[in-house]
Amino acid sequence: MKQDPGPATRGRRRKAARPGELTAAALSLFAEKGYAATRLEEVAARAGVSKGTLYLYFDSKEALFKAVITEGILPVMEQGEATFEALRDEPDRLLKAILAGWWEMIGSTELAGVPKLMIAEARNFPELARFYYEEVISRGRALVEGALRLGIEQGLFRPVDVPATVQVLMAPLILLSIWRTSFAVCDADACRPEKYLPAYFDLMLSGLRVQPQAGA
Amino acid sequence: MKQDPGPATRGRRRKAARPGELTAAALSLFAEKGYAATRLEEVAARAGVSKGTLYLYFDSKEALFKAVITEGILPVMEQGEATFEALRDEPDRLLKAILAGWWEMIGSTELAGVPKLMIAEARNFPELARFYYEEVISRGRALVEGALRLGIEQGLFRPVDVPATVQVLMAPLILLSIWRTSFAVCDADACRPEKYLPAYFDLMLSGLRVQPQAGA
DNA sequence: TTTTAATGACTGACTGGTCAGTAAGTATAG
DNA sequence: CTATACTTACTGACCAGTCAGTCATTAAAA
Repeated sequence: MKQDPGPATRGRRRKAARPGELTAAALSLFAEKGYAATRLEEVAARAGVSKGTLYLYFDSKEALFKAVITEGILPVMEQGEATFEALRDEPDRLLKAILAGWWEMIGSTELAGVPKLMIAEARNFPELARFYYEEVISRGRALVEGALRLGIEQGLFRPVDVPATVQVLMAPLILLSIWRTSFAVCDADACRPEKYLPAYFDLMLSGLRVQPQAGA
Repeated sequence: MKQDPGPATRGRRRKAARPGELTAAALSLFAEKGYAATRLEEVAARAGVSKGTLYLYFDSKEALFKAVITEGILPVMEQGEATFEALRDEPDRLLKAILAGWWEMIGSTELAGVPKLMIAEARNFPELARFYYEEVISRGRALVEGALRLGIEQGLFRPVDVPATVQVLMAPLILLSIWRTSFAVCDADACRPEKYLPAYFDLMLSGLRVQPQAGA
């Protein structure tokens, strides 16, 4: 990774763009190797700068880690909440849109590393874990719960245990996204979402709907 | 001071029992802090010995890690395969027995740390990941696939995409087991399996059965 | 010239791995 | 029973390598 062929190779360059480049590099390395096994020199190299530059933007490895977690996901939550408002009168389409949207914006992207990282490091960063739980997990669950409750009220879905069912619904998506960043080499077949996702929606919506008949 | 020279020794001198004590200590620390962040001195201390003793039984940190992974899970696989043979003429009970058995023997125990560890470290130990994939994941999937196929043949289950559905079926169990070792502090409520598991079986079996109505 | 982005050699703390030494136990002799 | 020589599970101080974090220096930009 050399500097792009801009006019200046040193000195003031791209102060505004640096933090994002660094967090992107850090995310992919943290997701691949884990937090402790990732060297900051490697993060900096992947972002095209030196280690010292990294410390101009982040106070410590832990601060970089927190930035990776919070910056990547929070914008997505807001879009999810907008989707909710747009489709609240068609709960089954809404539910599918939320779940598919999560897959498209997080699960199938580099951001899939964020849930993997939080699971691996929650015990090492309890304060960050609590923040993530409240600002991401709880808000995400509230969206799915809302869709589920609307669907039950309208008689589309069976009257299931809503909070527990929300977790069951999300689990296959989350695990697939993690799986792809871990076992893709061994298990290329299972990591093809074009086969997995239809089977997922089919099984879940069949289990949820009052009427057994449903199209994909 | 004379001590009983019987086979059940006390205090020092427990060559036979040490490896298991060390792998148990290592599993709980690896699962809590991650592989790289776990210090061997702490593993040894938790097992009640010194660091030097650890090296009498394992050649390196990596060798200890491999022992943790392989020793814990392989015995469980064999029991699962025995269950399969015992119930092959009642596919719906068989499926539930396999999934519930996984939960009881792995998901709800300390061994839940093993899948968490393999997911976190697969990219750092590709050779071990391949072994795990072939000896644990593939064999486990084969069991669930077998139960699913038997049920479809007998007309109990809908004709779903079997390999993809197997993954969807396993995912909520695996993710819950991992969740409990990561977010239990933040999310005590979601980690209560007595609420989660019934909702899981209800949703999955409702989605799978040909007839929509069924008791848990 | 002054300011500021960027560098990379350096350091200090930490940890995987080693090994000379300790002591509990055993065997044999006297 | 005592003494002596031997075995071995175990210890912990130590070494060598690694890496997060620092800072004097450099060079482009203003």
